[in-house]
Amino acid sequence: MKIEDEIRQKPFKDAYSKAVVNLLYTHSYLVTEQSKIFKPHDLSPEQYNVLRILRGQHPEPITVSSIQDRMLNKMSNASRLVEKLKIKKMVERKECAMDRRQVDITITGKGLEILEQLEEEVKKFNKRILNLSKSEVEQLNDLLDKLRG
Amino acid sequence: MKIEDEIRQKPFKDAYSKAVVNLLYTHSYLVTEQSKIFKPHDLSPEQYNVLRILRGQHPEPITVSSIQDRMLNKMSNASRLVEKLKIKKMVERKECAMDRRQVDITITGKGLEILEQLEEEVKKFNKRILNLSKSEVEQLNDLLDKLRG
DNA sequence: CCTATTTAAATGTATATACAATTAATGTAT
DNA sequence: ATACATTAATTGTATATACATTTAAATAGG
Repeated sequence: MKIEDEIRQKPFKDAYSKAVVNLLYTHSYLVTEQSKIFKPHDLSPEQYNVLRILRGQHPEPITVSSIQDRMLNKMSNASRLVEKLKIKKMVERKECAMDRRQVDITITGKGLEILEQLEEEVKKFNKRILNLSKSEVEQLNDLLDKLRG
Repeated sequence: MKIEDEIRQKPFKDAYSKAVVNLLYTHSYLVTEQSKIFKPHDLSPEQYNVLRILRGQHPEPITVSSIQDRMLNKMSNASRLVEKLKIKKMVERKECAMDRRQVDITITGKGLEILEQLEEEVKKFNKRILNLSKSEVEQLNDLLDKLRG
């Protein structure tokens, strides 16, 4: 459905302004749906993302600031997200011997297990939630990659 | 830049999963930049959006639940956002005579003035922030409208 | 008319985002 | 070696998001 109808607004004069609103609105749609998959596993979307970052390095650890760098939301707070995951025993924290300011984070067996359980479900979800053909999705990816400059 | 490089991740196997991550990441990029315009006016992006909804009705009032309906983030809390705007004297609240459960919200002169001041700036921002040609932006809008099904 | 249900808004609580400030460790320059 | 700047992580605070609960008013049915 056209964004103007969904938010009951008069047509945009300007395609750029429409695109900004469209991106914000589509994001909300996505995250709302996404949360439904993660909630039964007691994970937020960004917590899931941190686990995936950690799995990408496993069995090597990664520092808090490296996690921050790779997070989807750069302004999010890796330190506190890691703390939440630690409480749930999905990650381990260890002081880095080389540089005692740094903290090495590793995903635990439990963390890997939960990612494993979610793998197929998330993949199906991502396909279902985007009502586009394969070539349209590829087009969208190209546009988004270009958009950010 | 390709999303894989920006978040230092190995290439996605699946275009749909890449698109979901790409949308989340692009949203973060947008909102981070957007906040910089609104901050000097003591507004958050969603508060700005509520003001625009109110201007769309002005001089007619609109109820809190109608605002909620039209908000970009459906799960946000219109009641509390309106309260914040009221403290800043950008909106007025009046009990609805027809139905005392409802509350009529109207944008004030001050609210309109601030929107007026932001108008050109936001329009320029929206164009600058999206590094795409006009036809690419239109393509993006079509894909996003279709994506939500 | 009275009770039950529905609806509108507000409130409570947990998590996340945004950004400033702090603390502790490391690096650098004189 | 000491002082100063930089870096990594944590902590503080305000706002926003997500969702459940509460309160009060309106509506529907007997």
